[in-house]
Amino acid sequence: MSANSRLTIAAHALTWIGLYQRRGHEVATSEQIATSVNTNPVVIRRLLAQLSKAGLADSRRGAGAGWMLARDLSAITLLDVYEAVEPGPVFALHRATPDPECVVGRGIGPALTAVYDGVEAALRRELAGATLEDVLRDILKAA
Amino acid sequence: MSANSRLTIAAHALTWIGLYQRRGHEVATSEQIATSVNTNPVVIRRLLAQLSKAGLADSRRGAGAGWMLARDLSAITLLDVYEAVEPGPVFALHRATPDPECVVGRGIGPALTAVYDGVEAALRRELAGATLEDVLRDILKAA
DNA sequence: GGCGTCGTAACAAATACGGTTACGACCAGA
DNA sequence: TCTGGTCGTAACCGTATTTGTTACGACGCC
Repeated sequence: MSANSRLTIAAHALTWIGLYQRRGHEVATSEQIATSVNTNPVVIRRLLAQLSKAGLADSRRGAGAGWMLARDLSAITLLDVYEAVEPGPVFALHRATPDPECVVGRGIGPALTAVYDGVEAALRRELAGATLEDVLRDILKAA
Repeated sequence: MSANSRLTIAAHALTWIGLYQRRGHEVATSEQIATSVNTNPVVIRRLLAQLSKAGLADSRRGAGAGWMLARDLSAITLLDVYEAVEPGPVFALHRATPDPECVVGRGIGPALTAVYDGVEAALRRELAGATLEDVLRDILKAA
């Protein structure tokens, strides 16, 4: 699978902001977050821009600028983050449409779509069951 | 998501072989299957080679060569096919290891892994619930 | 007005995926 | 024994995706 790390990085960034704010700070800069994630600040800004569109984060510009949560960590599930940063489905159908002269070629798409829809639903249920608050609790417990 | 179509193509190929055999033929060639899938025979041979290693299909060489199922369609689940053709997990962790000086950087990996494991388990349960026999039944019902 | 940060475009490197060509291995049948 | 059809696999290409990087204008507090 061509698995990417966007969900991981986005969850990391939001959790980091949440903890930082709980420690009394107003906003977090993309540079600070990038240091914890160990990547480039632009990567963080790109992801946070998507999370901002989804209503999970907000930014402040000008001097003393940075990022803050739009909702509390307990009100953000991993499903919210997933939907904000992952556009497509988990499984793809055929790249080129199969032979329409063939029974299997005609019917396999709809048949698999039914199963794939169930898979996506199950995946979403799992992700919806974990909030970033849960994730942060896990982190602090292990520390 | 960088979703690929290997599960779809592999399920298509096996289902096609199954139906072909039920119609009285001994073996199916990669060329016949490729026609139904609308791709190159080598793509089919590559996938069937993996399915053969996983014990789902068998090949016969020489003249009158081709492919046959190693088990009945009713004894092959989509999970079997998935495990045969998809090596990696659905979600990836960080590409570069996060800052070990940071609480979040240290703990986010294990915390997310726990959730991701649950997601993979749910995904597998769903795929295990559908056999290729089910898929073929769907196809023939819709035809 | 200056400084620090966001927002975003542009580009590069690495990887993944699917398609294609090529060719030796293999084996039933003539 | 030869022949023809198919497998098995390597090699390569084009495209797309992902991530990292540089660059620069926009913005707003001091």
